Amino acid sequence: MRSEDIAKLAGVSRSTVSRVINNYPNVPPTTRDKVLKVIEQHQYQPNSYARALAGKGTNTIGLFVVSTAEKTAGNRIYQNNYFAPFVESVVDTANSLGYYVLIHTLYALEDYQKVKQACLQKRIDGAIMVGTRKQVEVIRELVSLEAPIVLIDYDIGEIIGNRLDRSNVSVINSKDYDGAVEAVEHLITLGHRKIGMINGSVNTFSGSERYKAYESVLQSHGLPIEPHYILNGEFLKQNAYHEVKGLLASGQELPTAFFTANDDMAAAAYEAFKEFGFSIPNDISIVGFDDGPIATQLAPKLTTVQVPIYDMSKEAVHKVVALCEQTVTAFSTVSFPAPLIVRDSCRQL
Amino acid sequence: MRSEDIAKLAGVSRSTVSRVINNYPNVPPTTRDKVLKVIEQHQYQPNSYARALAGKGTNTIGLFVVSTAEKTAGNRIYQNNYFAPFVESVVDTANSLGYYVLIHTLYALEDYQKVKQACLQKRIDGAIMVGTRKQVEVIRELVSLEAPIVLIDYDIGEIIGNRLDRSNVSVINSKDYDGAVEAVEHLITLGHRKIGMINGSVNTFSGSERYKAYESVLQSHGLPIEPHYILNGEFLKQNAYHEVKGLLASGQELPTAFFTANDDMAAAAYEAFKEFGFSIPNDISIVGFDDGPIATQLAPKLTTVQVPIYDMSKEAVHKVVALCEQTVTAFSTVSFPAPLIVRDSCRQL
DNA sequence: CTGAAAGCGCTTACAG
DNA sequence: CTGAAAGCGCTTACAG
Repeated sequence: MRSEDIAKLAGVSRSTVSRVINNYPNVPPTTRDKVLKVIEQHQYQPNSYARALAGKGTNTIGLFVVSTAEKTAGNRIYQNNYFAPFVESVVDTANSLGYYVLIHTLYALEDYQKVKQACLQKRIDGAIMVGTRKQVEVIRELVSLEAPIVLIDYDIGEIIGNRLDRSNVSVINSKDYDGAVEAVEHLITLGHRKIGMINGSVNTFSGSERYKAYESVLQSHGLPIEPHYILNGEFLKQNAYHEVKGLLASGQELPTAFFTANDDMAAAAYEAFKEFGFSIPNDISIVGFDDGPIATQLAPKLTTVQVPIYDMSKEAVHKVVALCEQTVTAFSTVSFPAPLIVRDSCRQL
Repeated sequence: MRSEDIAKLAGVSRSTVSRVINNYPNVPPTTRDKVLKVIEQHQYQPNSYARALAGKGTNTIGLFVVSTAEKTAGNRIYQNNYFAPFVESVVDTANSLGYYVLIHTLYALEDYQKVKQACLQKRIDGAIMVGTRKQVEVIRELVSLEAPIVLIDYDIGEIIGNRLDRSNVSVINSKDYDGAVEAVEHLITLGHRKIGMINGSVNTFSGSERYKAYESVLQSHGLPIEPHYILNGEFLKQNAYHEVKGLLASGQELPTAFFTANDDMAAAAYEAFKEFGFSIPNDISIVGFDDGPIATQLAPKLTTVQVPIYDMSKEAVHKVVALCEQTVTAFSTVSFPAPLIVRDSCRQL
């Protein structure tokens, strides 16, 4: 069923059919109704490709999620609990705005070509990227495509410093630095002096912010930064688990608390410590980051910094759509607060 | 940059450019290389819409995930831990096969129109649907569209009984009945006689299979089915939590074990029982279903039936793609085994 | 208010 | 081996 067929059945021309579909004002109600009826009857839907080709947008945005893990490994992106709410929220918001979403997972550096490809092939009107590593060159290339692109969790300083603050880009972050400061201060307030950290990926914006905050709070309190207190988890559960196990097995002196760069690694730490016979928070205090569903599923419930994923992803969608529809035509950036949620995983010393 | 431009730069016609792009055999290597070089230089990518319009497929499949929850509620689909691995796995598999995936979440009955729309608008070559409720009419309508469609978790009997086993459809399931039988038998072997169930959605295929198996095993062992032992969780954590709390508060006699229709509800049961001062598995044994990441995160680790989500979603993608590319042209169905994974949440009475 | 026609950027018989 | 041309199904000035 093509518009031509509808036109014939309704006794009008394709032009008129197109006009009613696109809600042009210059169609008298009777004509409109006549056409609409035929469309309804035959469940006609205009071919999206033809529309796109003829100049209408595609009404689809791309969602590119950068994996923290290798593709080959069993540990894929879904191991990051932020993946699900993120995707879900982006899809919902986009759908409610009349947009479809094309989703892609990025593992290796060369996968960024996929983003470029999707833009160049005009499959999408704009893109949202989450979890990008510090890779200005890649970003520069993408930005130069002129397609609307919103980056979630990316260093604004780097964007601006490299003159990448073009009118087709937007950056959405959470205030991870502040949240991390609050978390570590909380531990100090509870009397902790020996505070370790299970690190995320420092080549990630949020990862480095979280670490910098940790470092800075310790320093500002005159507390030493013990290298063996800093575990390299790379945001991955397995890594965190093995690192904690390793520390435990080494017999080295332990900190009394750990600030963990995400909830997943906190969960892994729970596991490792429990297997070692430690009880939380009696023998070790733990603070997470993300406040994903797992935070309240853990026993004891995890004290953690809340990243407002829903707000962020919603904002991201609204932003790309605005950019696509030319409602917004300037570089913009938003940073959402990331408050500490105190629960039961830390004790007063 | 259009194929015309490439053609000019390479000193050939659009036809030839198209031939090299589509890997036609009748292009001599020298011509091919010449064209390829220009394409490379200019990072040319053929407009996907024009290609699609001209007869090539769109190379994108639709992934429609039916939510267990209402859209308005805070409890959205991502609360189901199967969402993430599912989406992730479908996306990965599709991508590796050169397909893009359009993702959509379905909340209400009218959202099924979206599936139809996407097909009718030719946005997708085929669709995968997960979590569909028992709704033959909807399925019938979708199937009649002639677009390739693979249903995950749907009653094959219903499909066949309604002559919906058309050549454009395929059904992928896991053997939930067998898995559930194994789970309940395991409890009985451990000496349990008073076995409750936290039910999923019975209007879902897997939900009803899991329940039927429970019922049938109890009956076959001559054990009574106590109505107040059967809690209505609808696959949702909150519901399960409240149901358990309610049972606990009612002061009624408790079963010694619960078979739970998914891991999420098992986690909720853990929470409710723990808050009541119960210890697992000492005071109550619990078996889950899914074997999602949460199963091993819970303490004690959850004994649960494993649903091979990866295998299922991979198979689903391969199937739609085969259907799209006409490699397969007959109704087909696959059921994956769902074995019981024994861990630490059940005790010998 | 409405139709004929050009154009969007490809692919693919067809002819040579 | 290769080009000219028709066609895919729309939209949108343009003319009336």
